[in-house]
Amino acid sequence: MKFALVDCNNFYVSCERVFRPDLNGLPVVVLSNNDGCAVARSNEAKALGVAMGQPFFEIKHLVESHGLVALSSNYALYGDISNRVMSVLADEAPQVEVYSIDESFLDLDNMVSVQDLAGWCRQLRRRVRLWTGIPVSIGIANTKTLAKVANRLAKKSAKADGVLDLTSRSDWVEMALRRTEVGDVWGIGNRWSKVCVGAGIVTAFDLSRANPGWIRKAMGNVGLRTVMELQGTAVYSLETEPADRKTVCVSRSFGSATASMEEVRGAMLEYASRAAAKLRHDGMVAAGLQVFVSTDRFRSEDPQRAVSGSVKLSPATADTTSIVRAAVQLLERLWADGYRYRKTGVLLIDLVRPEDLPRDLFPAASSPRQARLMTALDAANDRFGRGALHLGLSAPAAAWRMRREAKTPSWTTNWREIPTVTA
DNA sequence: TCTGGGGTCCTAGGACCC
DNA sequence: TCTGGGGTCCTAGGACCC
Repeated sequence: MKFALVDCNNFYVSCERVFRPDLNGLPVVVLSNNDGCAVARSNEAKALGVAMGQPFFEIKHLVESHGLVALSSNYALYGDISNRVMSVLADEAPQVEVYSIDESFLDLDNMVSVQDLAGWCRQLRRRVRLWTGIPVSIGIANTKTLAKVANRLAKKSAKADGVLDLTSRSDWVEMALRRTEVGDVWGIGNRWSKVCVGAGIVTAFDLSRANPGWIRKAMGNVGLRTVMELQGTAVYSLETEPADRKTVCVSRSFGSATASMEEVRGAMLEYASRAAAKLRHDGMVAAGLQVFVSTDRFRSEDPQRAVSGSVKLSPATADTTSIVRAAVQLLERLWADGYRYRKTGVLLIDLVRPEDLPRDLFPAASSPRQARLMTALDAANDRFGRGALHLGLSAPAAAWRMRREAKTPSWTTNWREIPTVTA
C-alpha cells in the first residue's frame, strides 16, 4: 500500500487570505463561534505563541502589541473552498478519501505510470495552489499513520518543498519517527501522550518499539493498531465511500447566558429545525432524539446545572415539525428555573434510511402533504439562504445569538457579497 | 466580560436471559 | 466458609479526531 496525505496549511487562515491578500505575512487567527477560541493560526501567529484552541481573551493584547488580526469564522467560505480543493484532487488522483474539511488521503498504488511520486505530488501541490489559492503539504508512506507523520515533517521542513516521501529511502521512516514526539502521532491524544511519556515513551520511534502487552493494557486495541501502522503494517485502508452518518448534532453556546425559558426554547427551535434539515439532506430518518442544556461551566461562582434526556421518535422521522415538537417538549421537561443557561443542543440518534425500516410495522413517517411541505422548505432555504423560511416563534434579536464581530463576507456563496475588482 | 462544534469508536458495567 | 457459568443487549463515559 502507498498513501499520500494532502493537508491544507493553516486552512481557515489560508481561505481568508485568498480574498484578503493584504493578510499575507501578518499574524492571523480565525476564532470559533462567539469569537471564543483561536481555531486556526497563521505561521506568524504560531510564532507569537498562540496555541490551538486558546481563548481569545488571553491573546487579545496581541492585537494592539503585535498587529494580530482576529477574524470570526466564516464556514460558508471554508466549506466552499474545501470543495474546490477536493475536486482538484479528485481530478488528478484515481482514488480519494476526503477525511476532513482540509485533508484527503490519496491511493498511490494504482499509479504505476508515475515514476517519481514526490515529483508528481509537487506538481499536484502547485496545481491546487494555482487553481484554488490554497497551499497544501503532502506526506507519502506505506500506512495512513505514517503518511500523517510524513505530512507533519513536510510542513516543517523548508527544503522538502511541501512534499515528503518516506517510501523512497529505507532509513527515512526511522529517522522521521525519531523526529516526531509521541503526542504528535495520529491517534495519540493528550491523555495517552502523558501516559506514554510517563512510561519513558517519548518519540514515535519509542512507541513503534513499545511492548505490545503494555500498549494493549494502556490504550487497548486502538493503541495497538496505531503501533502496527507505525511499524509499517497498514491497518486502515482508503475509505472512498462515505459511511452513513450515525448521529446529527446541532448545539451552540449562547452569546450571553439567559435564565429565560422562552429564549432557550427559541434557540432549541432553531437547532432542532437545522438538525432535521441536515437529516433530510442525508436522506435519513431518526428513531430517537436527545436534548441537553447546561449553565456556563467557567463561571464556577454561579449555580451549575447540566442535564440531558432522550425520547424515542416513533415512527422514525425527518419531519421538522415532529422533531421540533419532541425537542421542545423534552427541553421543557428538563427545565429548572433559577439558573443562567449558556448552552443547549439536540442530538438525533438511531438514524436509519427509511427504505431499511420494517415495512408494515409502522405507519408512514409523515403524510405526503407534510413531506411535500418539507421539500418546499428545503428548496427555499437552499435557494434563499438558511432561515429564509422557518417555523414561527423564532426570535431574531435574542441574546443567545452568537457573537461574530469580525466575519469576512461570504465571498463565494452569496451574490450580494461577491468581491468586485477595480482596475 | 471573555473559554467552539460535530463527529467516531471502544470499553466497562449493569440488566436480563437460560 | 460458602453463594454457576455463559451469553446478549444497552448505556454511559472516556478516549480520540478535525
